[in-house]
Amino acid sequence: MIHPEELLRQKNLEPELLQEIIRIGNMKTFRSGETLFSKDQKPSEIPLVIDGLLKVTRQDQNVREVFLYYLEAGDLCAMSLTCCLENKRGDFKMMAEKESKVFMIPMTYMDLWVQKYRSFRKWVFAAYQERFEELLNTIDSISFMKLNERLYNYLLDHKQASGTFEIEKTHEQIAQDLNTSRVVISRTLKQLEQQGKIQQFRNKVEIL
Amino acid sequence: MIHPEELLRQKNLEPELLQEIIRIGNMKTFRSGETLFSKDQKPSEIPLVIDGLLKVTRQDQNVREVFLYYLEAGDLCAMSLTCCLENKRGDFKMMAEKESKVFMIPMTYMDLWVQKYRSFRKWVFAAYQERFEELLNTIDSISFMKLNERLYNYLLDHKQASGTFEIEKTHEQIAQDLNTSRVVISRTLKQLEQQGKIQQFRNKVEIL
DNA sequence: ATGGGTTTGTAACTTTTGTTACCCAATTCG
DNA sequence: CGAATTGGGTAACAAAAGTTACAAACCCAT
Repeated sequence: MIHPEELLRQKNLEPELLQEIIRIGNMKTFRSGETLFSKDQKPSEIPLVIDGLLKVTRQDQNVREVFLYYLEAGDLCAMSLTCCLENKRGDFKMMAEKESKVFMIPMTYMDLWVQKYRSFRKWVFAAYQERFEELLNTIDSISFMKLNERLYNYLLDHKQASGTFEIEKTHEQIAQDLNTSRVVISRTLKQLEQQGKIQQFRNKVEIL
Repeated sequence: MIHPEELLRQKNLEPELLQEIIRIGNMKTFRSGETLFSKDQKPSEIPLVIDGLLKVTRQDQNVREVFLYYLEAGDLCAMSLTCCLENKRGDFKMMAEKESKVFMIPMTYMDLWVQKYRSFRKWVFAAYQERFEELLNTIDSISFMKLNERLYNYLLDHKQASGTFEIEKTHEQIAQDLNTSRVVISRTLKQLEQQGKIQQFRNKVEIL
């Protein structure tokens, strides 16, 4: 587990800002599977990920959802930020993919810090940039790629974010993230297995 | 044609900021179809739309593209902003959908204005919020909707942005925006016509 | 070990979307 | 005017993804 001060130190923040963050931030721990925000909530605090992995998905009016991106240690959530600033309800869901430690920062400080600290401005804008890129990647993969490629990308993405080659998910869960059905995922995973790209186990997929 | 000062006045900007924008901004006019940025360019100026309509699309490595959103009068382009700030190449294309007047604002002023003017911060963050929402809508429609619905939405979107019920586009052009083929669009438009939602003409679709 | 829940495999079929090929109508231009 | 270009209609077929239905394998608790 990374110590928050150490993590933040890597961001090259002004010392006062660092102190303020640590003073103000409210450290919370979420267990794997726990939900931070769900659709239609108005977030009033901005999560800053210290350790673990958060998954952000988009939900439609029904039950369907699509995976958008992961937030890792050091990430600010740009979407909560915009939501807060505009005082709008969010249209996304955020949950802990692993056990995660998160600094919750009350909205009130955001505008202040953006104004006051150059490093914070940079950080916030970088967060936007990254999120944009990930949304665009999502759009790319949904609209340009076939399901087999998309699925493989999804697996690689998970590997990248979590740092393991083993993805402990059922076909059903994967199907939800990609907004398709279990049967389709089973079929497509079998293809990938035959191509030697992955190996399957119960509740687990291993990337080769 | 709206006078830029009038448009900007509606934003409730600080008077000094208003003056600065007008002093610094470089007014350019783009004819319908002209390209402002294309993929892999590093934008060094931020466009502020004064009049007209800009279309932003995502392109993949090949020729394919997907429509993302329109920028209308009063809009700042959030994507150019992030690109500039991070000094990255853009992965999107922006072109004038109608004849458009755009204030080009050199990047250098952005950080300054964000720091200095509360109204500008609000404006910038609102721009992000809107763009996020539109990207999410795009994701929704690609991943949750069938093509007929998606096409109809696309038409409504165009109506909304341009203010006319008549969309002067060929089937081929529509197909490009939705990343599909002309034949498919022809087929789907016929369905919509039979359902009484639209009426077709040569080079034109009318929304009923 | 047995029974019930969960996870995965697989077949058969449908729907949706993409592709190819060819036609005709409208428009443009020499 | 007539040829060439562009836009659109349609059929027939192929590929991709979604659906239904059922069986087998596995896991856990009694």
